[in-house]
Amino acid sequence: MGIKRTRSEREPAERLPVARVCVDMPLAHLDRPFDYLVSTADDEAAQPGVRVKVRFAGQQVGGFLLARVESSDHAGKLAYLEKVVSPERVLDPEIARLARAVADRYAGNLADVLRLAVPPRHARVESQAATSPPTTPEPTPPEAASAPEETGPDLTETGSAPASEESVPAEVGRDLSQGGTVPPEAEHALAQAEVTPEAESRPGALPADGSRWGTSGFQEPVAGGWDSYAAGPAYLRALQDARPARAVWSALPGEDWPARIAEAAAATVRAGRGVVVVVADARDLDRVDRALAGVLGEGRHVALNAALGPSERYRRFLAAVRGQVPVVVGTRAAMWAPVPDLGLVIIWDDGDDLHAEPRAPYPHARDVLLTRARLADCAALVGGFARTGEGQLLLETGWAREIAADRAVLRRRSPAITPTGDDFQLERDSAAVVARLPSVAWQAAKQALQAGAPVLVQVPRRGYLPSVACAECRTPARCPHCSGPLGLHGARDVPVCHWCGRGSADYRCPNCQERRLRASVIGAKRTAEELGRAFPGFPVRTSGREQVLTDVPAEAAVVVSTPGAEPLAEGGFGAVLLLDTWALLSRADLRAAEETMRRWLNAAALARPAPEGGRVVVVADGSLAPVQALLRWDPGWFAARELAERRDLGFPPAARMASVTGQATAVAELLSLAHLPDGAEVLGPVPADDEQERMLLRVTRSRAADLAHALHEAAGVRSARKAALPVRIQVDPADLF
DNA sequence: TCAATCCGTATC
DNA sequence: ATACGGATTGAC
Repeated sequence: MGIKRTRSEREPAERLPVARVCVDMPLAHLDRPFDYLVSTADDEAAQPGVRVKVRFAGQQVGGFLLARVESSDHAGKLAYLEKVVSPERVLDPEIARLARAVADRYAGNLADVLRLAVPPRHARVESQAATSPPTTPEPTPPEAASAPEETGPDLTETGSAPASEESVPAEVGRDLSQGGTVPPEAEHALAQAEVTPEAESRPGALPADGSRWGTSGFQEPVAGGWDSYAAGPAYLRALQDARPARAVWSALPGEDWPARIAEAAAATVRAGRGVVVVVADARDLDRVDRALAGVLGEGRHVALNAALGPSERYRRFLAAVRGQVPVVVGTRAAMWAPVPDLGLVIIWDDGDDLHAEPRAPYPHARDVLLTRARLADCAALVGGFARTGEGQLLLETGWAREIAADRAVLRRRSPAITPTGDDFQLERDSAAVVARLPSVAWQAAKQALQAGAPVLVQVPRRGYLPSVACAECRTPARCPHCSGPLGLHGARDVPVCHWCGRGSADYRCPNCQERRLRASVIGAKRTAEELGRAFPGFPVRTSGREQVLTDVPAEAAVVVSTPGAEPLAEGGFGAVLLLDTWALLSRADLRAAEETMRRWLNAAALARPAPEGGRVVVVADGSLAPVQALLRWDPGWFAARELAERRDLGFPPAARMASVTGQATAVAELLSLAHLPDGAEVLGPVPADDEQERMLLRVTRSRAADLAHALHEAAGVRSARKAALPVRIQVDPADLF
């Protein structure tokens, strides 16, 4: 009764009649594959990775076909796939595995991750760009050995493959009974202490000095600019030999890092393998894009940018997923880009907060790429002028090796860097006083300008969190119980912890015993006019959020910039001034010091080397650790120190933390449902925005997967109950203040 | 004893 | 959201 005649004629496909589907339904308790029958009509198109429509709980919903299998464990009747949206296999098997691992790590749903990983379909583009690459058609590169036609190992020929296990596709779901390919407790790369075979650094074989300059035309094709680094040539050799070499790279000041990235990519492509490069913003992307074009030639890479329209974005994505380009570079979302036979992942400036995805489950590009490298057993390169605590951990666990220059090379390439306190009251020159510039800074700038060189002035952005620091030594005040940051919530007398909510009435600075606290300064933006008055006759330009300068000519000019918006100067800046540093250093954020260091190094790296007159002046006390690290240009030392401190305090990445945010009752419900791993610390609650509250959870790194699993399970119970109040779960939240 | 209705739960 | 199953209720 009630059978629709049109449907009744469908018959299941002869071979692998069952499709395992991830339905686009981001509810925690539905985070598993569902099985559907494939009709004979859909048999050919229904390949792993295609978009499908299915009937799910009476509704028509989208989904991705994860795998074709012989039979289902489902006890009830299977429905048919409603239709295959398009035969385009937009979900690469490698990405499907990655997405599952990322969802697990971040206590999120596969459906949510796939929304991030696969761009929306654009039907018109699909038919237009039938087979040609996006730019110049050059389908068969001369050197690249990898076959571009097929990206995945499985089910290329569902219908015609011999009846053997060979044709059984990779299992992508988390169905444990099926022995999924992703171990459910797979820990993130950062936790793995395992040392993989990688580039042997043979110091004896390396040029001991900077002789590269004289031999540029005749040097080995491999090393390029990498021979300035002790392990550089060995690393490139490893890439060219398709070995899974993993490195944390501290770039030299003034380094043309996009060129180095392009060289690393080219070496990998020469080995016949693909490369994914992720940078923080559009400007960095442009630079790498150009460098890659120069090294690889036309049509060998695509740039994925958030600013692209949906059709162009999909067009370029299609080129990648179809295996037409071996190299993809882009901002955050490019971390999901499929390339044939991945050989290398690169992230530049991994401390930039733009690398943190703001949509659930809030994955970080560095972690996604490192997970990707682990799953694909390929090479990885984490590069920057600065080094994060996470980067340092990769080195200390032996998961990655360091690529850094010898001190001698560093000395030749570094600008002269000097600290200066607030000494401007001693200065008699009224111009310096007007600009509130310490005299050393003013003089450095003046000299550079008179020599016809541009000067960069970095000033912090406004708007940091109201928190407190020691009134005497300005050490940020931390909670004696949990080491969270103290703040003053309205009531001015008792500082309260931002994490555990406990008041610390009898707080004493651990550094100097001082009892008094002061509010951390809100970074007030120095106006360009002020500086203009200090340097009459020289043009003053600004670069900031609203309007970002890309580059400036090698002419005398003052460039005022907020961190991250600094333009490149042709030939380098004659002087770089780092101002208002207290606002950065005394921020409450866990990463305040690291972030300050990163901003300083990124700006200082734009100065000319000292032999060419380049100077950097940082307006801060020379005894502070970040200042010390800057003076010596030693991001490694600083990161090691930072990581050690975080170990002591129980902060990420030394420990794993998660936050649970929502209305108090909802948060309490979730936590009551969660079977937290042994030894889990529960901190809070603390008030959050919108009448909500936030709890923090902390476990050792070895329990990290258990914590994520427990939170996801608990969220599953809530969503099965149709709990109305939403709760946000963040693993390693970006804003751990 | 049976049908109409309600409620909880799974969603293939 | 919707669809289904089991429990519940009320009328014969």
